[in-house]
Amino acid sequence: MPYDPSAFPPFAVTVDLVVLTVRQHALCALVVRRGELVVRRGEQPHQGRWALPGGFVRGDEDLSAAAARELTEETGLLPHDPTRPAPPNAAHLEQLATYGDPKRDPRMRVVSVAHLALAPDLPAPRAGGDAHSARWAPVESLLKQEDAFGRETGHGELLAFDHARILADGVERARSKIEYSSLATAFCPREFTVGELRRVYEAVWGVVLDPRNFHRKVTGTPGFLVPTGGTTTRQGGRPAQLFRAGGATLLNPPMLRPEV
Amino acid sequence: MPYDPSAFPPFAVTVDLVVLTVRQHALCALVVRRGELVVRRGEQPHQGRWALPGGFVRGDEDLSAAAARELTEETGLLPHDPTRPAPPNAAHLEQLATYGDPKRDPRMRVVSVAHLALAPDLPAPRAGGDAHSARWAPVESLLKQEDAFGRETGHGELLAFDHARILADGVERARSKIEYSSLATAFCPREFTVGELRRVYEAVWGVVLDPRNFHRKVTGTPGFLVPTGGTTTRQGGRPAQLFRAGGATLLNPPMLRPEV
DNA sequence: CCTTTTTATCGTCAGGCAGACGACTATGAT
DNA sequence: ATCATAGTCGTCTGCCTGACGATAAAAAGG
Repeated sequence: MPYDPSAFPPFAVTVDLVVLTVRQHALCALVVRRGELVVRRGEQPHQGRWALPGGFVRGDEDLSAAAARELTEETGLLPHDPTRPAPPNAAHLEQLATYGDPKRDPRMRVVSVAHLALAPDLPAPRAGGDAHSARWAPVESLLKQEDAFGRETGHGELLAFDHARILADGVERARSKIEYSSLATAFCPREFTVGELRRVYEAVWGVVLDPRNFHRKVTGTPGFLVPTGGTTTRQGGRPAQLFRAGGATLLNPPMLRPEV
Repeated sequence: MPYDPSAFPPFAVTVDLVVLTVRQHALCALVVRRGELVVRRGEQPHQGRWALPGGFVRGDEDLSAAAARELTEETGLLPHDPTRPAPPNAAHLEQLATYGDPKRDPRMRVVSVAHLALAPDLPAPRAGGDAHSARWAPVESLLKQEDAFGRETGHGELLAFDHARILADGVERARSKIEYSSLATAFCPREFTVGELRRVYEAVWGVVLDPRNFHRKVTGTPGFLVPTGGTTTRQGGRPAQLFRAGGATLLNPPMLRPEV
């Protein structure tokens, strides 16, 4: 096919972010309120609804750069190259999937490249860009509002556009990836205890794990955890050893998620 | 941000396909020769190079529909919903990842949503669309031409654009997915033997597996294989039982890929 | 100060599964 | 008839996991 600008339709390309963290034993996602200002002019669909943070990819910007920029704008977090020492505000960032249903945005043809970010618990979400407010919401309450057929079941606020689907895909990715990789440490601060890591698994999977078997598994997997020497008692009870994430990224054999 | 068509740059969106099959004990990918016609007009980059099949997404077309259309145009294969009985020319099709480096196409800003297709061995590739010729090439020879830093090492033809990277990602996805899913059956015809399935694993992973342990594993995993009652001797030696793919999609516990 | 509660950590034991490998079976080829 | 080739069934051993007892070290409550 010869090069002809009229031979293909123009698209807008955006990045949307599924930013997950664990707060108070619950897996939470960052959601922002869709701009109220323009709502009054009636130009913005899904007015006042909660949505995943995101925005347009700039003309000279790679997709991962756009996702990193949005992440920093919304949270102050920096994406983290796992091969180098982690900065204080490190988060894991990876591409998730791309959503391009012709009707997903009523205004125009938009293709959204969704990314998944995993972050430790943060002080408070910071609104940025065109988001007027932002908050952490438990994914359970965000997702239980649709049944298996995508119909609303009326339990509360529904995410805008196809963001519920994107969030569900991101959560499923996180749930499966912590099985066979050391990614669960991305939810922890730089130094953490075995118990804190276990509570991450419990929150993400929504299960209860045996502390003794979990301790044996994670401390026995080479390269997963590196002891820092320190201890802490911030969880109450007997002081626990502090660890840092080791260099290993793939867990073999994997952590086993308990059966339903 | 109010709706303003000038507020975002226009992109072209394409789908590229990593179509994999197993032929003669080797994992092969479908590659097409980039249109020779326009080469003479000098408008086409990467003239005469081999590339992954693909094309523009149409204005009213979903991404998966565009990928399915390209797949059918190039191979005659039909994408296959695993919940329904397989048509004769069934192939597995899933989204792989999206590539949007601003410089990946020198002509313009193109974002490509790559898809992965797995197909049984076919008679002969059929050229379609703007591809003047097509062939199956062993992925080993397509990929060994770049070292770890993406530099050419001069062993032969190099794929156009960033297609070597896309192919490598697709191959890695296939290699890991046959571990924990029944996807390896997508490389087999509708009826196949345990030995044929084992040769799929051996070709995709590039290893040799113990026939006895493999047989025990796949026949002992509920829902993986369903015996059809027939037998075949097309591989020589003792006749082997014929099976069809069962309903199970996730293998638990997974097939274990031998260590390097 | 002593007891209770909480969390962390070490040990033991039985069952399941995978790797190594022996043995036997049923075809076609020579 | 013998051989080569592939398929199928068993056995054994070691490793890992799940279940769960026991001990350790702190905070909280009396």
